[in-house]
Amino acid sequence: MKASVFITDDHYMVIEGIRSLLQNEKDIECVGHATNASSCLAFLKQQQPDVILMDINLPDKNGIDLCKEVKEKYPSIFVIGLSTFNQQSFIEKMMSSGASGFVLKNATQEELFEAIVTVVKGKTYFSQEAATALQNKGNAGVPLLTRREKEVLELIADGLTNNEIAQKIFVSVTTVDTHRKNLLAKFDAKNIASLIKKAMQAQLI
Amino acid sequence: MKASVFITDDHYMVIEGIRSLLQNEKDIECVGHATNASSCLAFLKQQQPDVILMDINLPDKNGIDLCKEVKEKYPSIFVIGLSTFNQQSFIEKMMSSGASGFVLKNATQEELFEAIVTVVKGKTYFSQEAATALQNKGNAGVPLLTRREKEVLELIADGLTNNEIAQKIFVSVTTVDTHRKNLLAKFDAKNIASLIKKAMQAQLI
DNA sequence: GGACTTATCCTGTAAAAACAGGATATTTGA
DNA sequence: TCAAATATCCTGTTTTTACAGGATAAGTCC
Repeated sequence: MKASVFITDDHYMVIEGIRSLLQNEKDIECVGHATNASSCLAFLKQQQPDVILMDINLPDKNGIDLCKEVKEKYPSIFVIGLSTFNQQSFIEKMMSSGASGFVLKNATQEELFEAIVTVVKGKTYFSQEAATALQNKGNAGVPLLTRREKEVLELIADGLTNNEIAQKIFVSVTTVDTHRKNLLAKFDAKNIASLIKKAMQAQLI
Repeated sequence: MKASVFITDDHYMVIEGIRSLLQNEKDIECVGHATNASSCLAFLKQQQPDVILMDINLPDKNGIDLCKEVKEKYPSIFVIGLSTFNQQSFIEKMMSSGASGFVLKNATQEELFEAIVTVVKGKTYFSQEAATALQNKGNAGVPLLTRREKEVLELIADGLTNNEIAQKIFVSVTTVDTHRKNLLAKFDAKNIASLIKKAMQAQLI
């Protein structure tokens, strides 16, 4: 039985590349593609493929949220995450949103094929580099921030002083200072400059 | 006469996508591809295509430097920049390195074809979105930094204080402070937090 | 040669952040 | 339900930055 595959990626060249890579595989059939989340969801109302190859960066919604939504509405569809970056934070989020696999965009034809046939069997697949990224967890574990800390972090990055932040979110300056203190500790950052750098590298801003 | 095209991009899917998009064009022929700068240069020693489609992000060297090198050694080759991001700083740097055009990865088949036939005539081509990005110069012009300023900027981002930076680069603290002052002014940043954010967004760190 | 840019250095004041070392109320989860 | 996590608030001191307003030497470009 042929596995039907739907592609969601905002880059036309990538869609075309995947189609081209898969067209010689007799067990796989591309049934369509979308360049954004909403047209992906629109397609699913009409027809449900076996597998969706889903980019993490989409213009209207990020792949993680879209993946969650798809799995809620159509639990039988297998989602494979697709990304340029092999950041373990992305991969983890995608997997915890219900994805069945993860493939980097520099994957080979074999890896892509392998990923699809693996997930339709109900198994999990990681491309070579995604797997190693997951193993290197220890080195750069992205800290878990509370809602408030994230809010403060963003305001700091926007250039607001503690005083301004305090006024904006209706708390005392000392509270803001405590959040700031905790952020520095969580990121193991010496000061705000390195905090912002690390937070941006972790895609938290 | 057929235009020969060489593709340099670190993502196999993108290479395959471009090949697929161009294979029906009878005036264009893909003569090869490379996933990094060094194998691109190695190919050029053997054979010179009319056009190189060149990604800005390569594993061993950035596309801007590679473009410069290619144009120095083979001035007759036309280079078209290729990128996911339509940041005018990238586009400008690529063009000043001798590129003849710029195309975003979400370009359509028509745009890509148009780009190639335009540059082989010696003209310049910008894809729709790249052109608008260039026009929106006013809003977020990435400032030009001197070598020293860039050095100081990176040390600030690494969390060093003025004092530590001064010791590291063998200048007075006041000098570092002046550089810092100039960086804040150039980026129109209120403080270091927003400076680092803006600098990272401009890919300067 | 002269204008411009760059890198260097200076003094001083005010503001902000870093750091130490707390406390209390409210959620949240096992 | 009870411990842990979270969010809130406090007083200080020390360090670091921000801001103002300069100057000089060396290199670069026309």
